[in-house]
Amino acid sequence: MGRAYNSLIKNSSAGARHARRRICSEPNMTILQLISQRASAALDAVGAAGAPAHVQPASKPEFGDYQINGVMAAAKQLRCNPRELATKVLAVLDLAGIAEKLEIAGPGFINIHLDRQFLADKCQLALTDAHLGVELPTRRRVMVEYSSPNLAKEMHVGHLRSTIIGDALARVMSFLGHEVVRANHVGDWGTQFGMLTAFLVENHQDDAGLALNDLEDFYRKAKIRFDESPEFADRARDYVVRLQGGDEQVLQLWRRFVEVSLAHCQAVYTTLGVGLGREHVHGESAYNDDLPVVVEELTRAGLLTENDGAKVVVLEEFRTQDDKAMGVIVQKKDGGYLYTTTDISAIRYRHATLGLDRVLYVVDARQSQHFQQLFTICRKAGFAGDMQLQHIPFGTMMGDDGKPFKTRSGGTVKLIELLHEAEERAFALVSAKNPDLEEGERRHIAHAVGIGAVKYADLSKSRVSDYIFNWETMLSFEGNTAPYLQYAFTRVQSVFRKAGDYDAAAPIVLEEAAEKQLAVALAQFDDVVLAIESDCYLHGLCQYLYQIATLFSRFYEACPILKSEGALRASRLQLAALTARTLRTGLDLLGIEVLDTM
RNA sequence: GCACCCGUAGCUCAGUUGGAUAGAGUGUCAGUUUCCGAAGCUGAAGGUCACAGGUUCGAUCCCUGUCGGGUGCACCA
Repeated sequence: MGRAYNSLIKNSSAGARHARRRICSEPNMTILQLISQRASAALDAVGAAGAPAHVQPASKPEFGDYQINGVMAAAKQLRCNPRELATKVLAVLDLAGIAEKLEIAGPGFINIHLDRQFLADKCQLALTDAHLGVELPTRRRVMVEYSSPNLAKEMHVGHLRSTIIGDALARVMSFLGHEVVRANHVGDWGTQFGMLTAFLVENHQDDAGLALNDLEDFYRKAKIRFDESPEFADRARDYVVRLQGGDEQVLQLWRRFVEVSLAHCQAVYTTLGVGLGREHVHGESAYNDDLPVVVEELTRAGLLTENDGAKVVVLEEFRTQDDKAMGVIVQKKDGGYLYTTTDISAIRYRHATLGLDRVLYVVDARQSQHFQQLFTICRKAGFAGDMQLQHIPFGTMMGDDGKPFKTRSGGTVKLIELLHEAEERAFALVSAKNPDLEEGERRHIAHAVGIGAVKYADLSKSRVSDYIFNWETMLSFEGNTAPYLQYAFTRVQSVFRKAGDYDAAAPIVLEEAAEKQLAVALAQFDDVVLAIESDCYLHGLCQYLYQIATLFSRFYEACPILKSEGALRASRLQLAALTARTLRTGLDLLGIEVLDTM
């Protein structure tokens, strides 16, 4: 029945080849990888083999660009003085061509000031590479399961985070060269659909489209009818049986309902600019025929026991209220199946038929226990093989009052209406700032800004915690927001409109502090994106892009570009060009549009 | 009762397998319009990292306990 709770049923809330050669023997290593490798080698050489180097970007500018923190822990293990060990490490540490200055600081930190030519070369390489210099990891088949609404009702704000986070993850995985399979595991099966199809028959059977124009309203009326009329409730139950039994007449009604509901979803996806279409829909109904097979296979694997007529997988790893092994029911005593059964079937399909290497479930944190149980069962039954299964949890979207986001009257907010409000608010802002633009242009900008703001507000916070939804802060042009980043991008574009022709292959020369600081940040793009591949946290990329925008502004204040001449001007334009490409690429990974003017 | 998550500046949030004087934005105050578009930039003030112990050269981070908030826990999804 989809991944979201159904609050009406349950009463809870729900360059350059030469540059490449000069950098190092292994092309395109990230700075972190490169320094870590060299630092580990140095630790090995001084007798601290295997000690982690603990390399990280410097915590403060006065500490240089990167720092090695692992020496102190190694000294502890070797029972020697950390500063003396640091001196020995420094003597053998080979960062030739990478660092221009190394120093020992504090109790035994090694601070690294990167070499300007090294940085310039890395930026130059990024500028000529389609992937901004990111070395692609081994290609894998990665599924991102996200959005997954319940088709019985319209999408509401509860579906927003999964849809936004999942789509960004799919974009990042795809950028990194993986074969990405997007999956929309919609809730299109179950008892509710008996009620809904029965109600459809009673009402506008001839014009389902009209009746289902407002799905929310339709559902509410059906539920009232179900609760008030025992006769209707019986018919609804009969429809469930007929639906699951393959009765063509009921199936036809069901298909009609699903079609209309999916059309509602598609309107949201289109507005949101999310890469989900009909081809990605693989709902719960698709696994229906396999469910008895799942039960058989579990029996064969010796995992199934019967309890009070229900078929149960008992897991010692999970405890009940009275501290007994917890059972997970896969088949009810009336013969019906549960969503765990469907999920098990989906895992079998994804492993055996799709041959995936990794599956990411972008689903509400509240379902974490369900996924732990699901993964445990599949591992024990051998259904997943080596396929990596990961629940990517996220917190709840809250209103200004810190409680789950609702309308003023306490109802659920339709997602499509929220998105339209974002566009309207952005339109008002753009019209106020720039009234001379034609309305069509302002509408276009408002769409990018409004939707971008909603997405960025979500993505820029750590996904695991709840976050507070606030129109004013997300639509502000100041601070760490989408509009600020979009504006920063248009400013760089504006520089190029005035610059005229310039040498796109000109060498980058880093003299001023502001130039170097910007270059260091630009050279970290690969490390930032690769981190997402493993931890699936997107807020690091947001923070990074904001830093790029800020560093560019400082660079722009400190270093004249257009007023400079010759090689200096060309070099600075190169930095501006890489800034623009980094912002555009990064925002694109987040699913946020950039604009040339706004 | 058991399990998981959370508690950091007035507010919204970062803080990497334990590192240096805990950071950013916003708001407040002050300064700044000689290259793009001030929707910018610079600076200041703002902290008992919920609390109490422990581990150690070093703890916002790890361990134990307490308080406070949230979520989940067998025939819904």
